[in-house]
Amino acid sequence: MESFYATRTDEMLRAHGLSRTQGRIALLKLLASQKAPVSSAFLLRKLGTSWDETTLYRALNTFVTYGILAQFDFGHGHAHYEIAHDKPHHHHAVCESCGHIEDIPAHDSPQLTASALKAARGFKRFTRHSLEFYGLCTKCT
Amino acid sequence: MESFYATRTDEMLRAHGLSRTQGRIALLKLLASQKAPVSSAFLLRKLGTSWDETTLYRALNTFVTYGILAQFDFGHGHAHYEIAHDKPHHHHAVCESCGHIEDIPAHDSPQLTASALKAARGFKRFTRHSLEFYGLCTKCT
DNA sequence: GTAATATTTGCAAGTAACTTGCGTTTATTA
DNA sequence: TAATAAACGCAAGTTACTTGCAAATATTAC
Ligand SMILES: [Mn+2]
Ligand SMILES: [Mn+2]
Ligand SMILES: [Zn+2]
Ligand SMILES: [Zn+2]
Repeated sequence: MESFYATRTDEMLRAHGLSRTQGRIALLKLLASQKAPVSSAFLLRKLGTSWDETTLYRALNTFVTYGILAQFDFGHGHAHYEIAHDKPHHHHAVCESCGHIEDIPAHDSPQLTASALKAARGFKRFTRHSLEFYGLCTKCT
Repeated sequence: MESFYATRTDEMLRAHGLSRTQGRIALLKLLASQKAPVSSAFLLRKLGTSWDETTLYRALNTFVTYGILAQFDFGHGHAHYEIAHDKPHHHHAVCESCGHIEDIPAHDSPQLTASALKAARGFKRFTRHSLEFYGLCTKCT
């Protein structure tokens, strides 16, 4: 019987008609096991030296395009990625000293977007938003 | 009598003991006249060809370090900058088609940060947050 | 105002994070 | 199982930004 991650990752690829290669499946499994967004350098380290950097970037970009992954920028000079497929909307906390990142379940009231929309003259609706909190984590305080 | 921008920009530099060079003053005046964050390419274009790219980046970095400027990333592959000195906290709306950026006066309740902090296990306080709304502007709809 | 000192600037070279081209391999479809 | 389409791996390229260092400019001390 297949593992939880195996079936889920398989489904992510199948849902968009993407080839289910060994590499892509391993990458999605690794991403699915993370608690917060990770960098391409982290992924490359975990996947092992056999992995090619270009292939990784190409897979990540494809997955972002199809909405399987979400991509974030926390001002570290490189992107972070996390599974978006079937994951509820949420925000992030980022430590400005050690770079530690934590998921925060979304506590948005619909008012948050509504009142922003009222204030934004040139916009009639928003499709998404991103909210990041910065500070020092307990280890770095 | 000096203009509004001239005295304000002068004060920004003076407050941090930074040299008030012609270039820096021109840069801050230009930034002070913008309604939303702008890219380094935009600044370079507006300042004219006489300006050196390295000097611009160095000035921008210095100003960000001292809190005179705030730096943002909207996923365009380059940073955006705006005056932070004496400017109240606010958020941004970004058009995913044309890149148009708009300031949104902050409508945060203190609860926004409070409830995020409660949910973030590894953090005792946040020093700042950034909230961006993405969608299509009225021109692009 | 002028000289001494500290800061900033401009140019050339360098770096990090990606991207592109193209021939080979692997997966999907018939 | 063969034909077709997609993904991979390597080398080379691009972009946004950084660093080193000598020359120019600004600040401070007299
Ligand atoms: Mn997350
Ligand atoms: Mn702004
Ligand atoms: Zn930390
Ligand atoms: Zn637009």
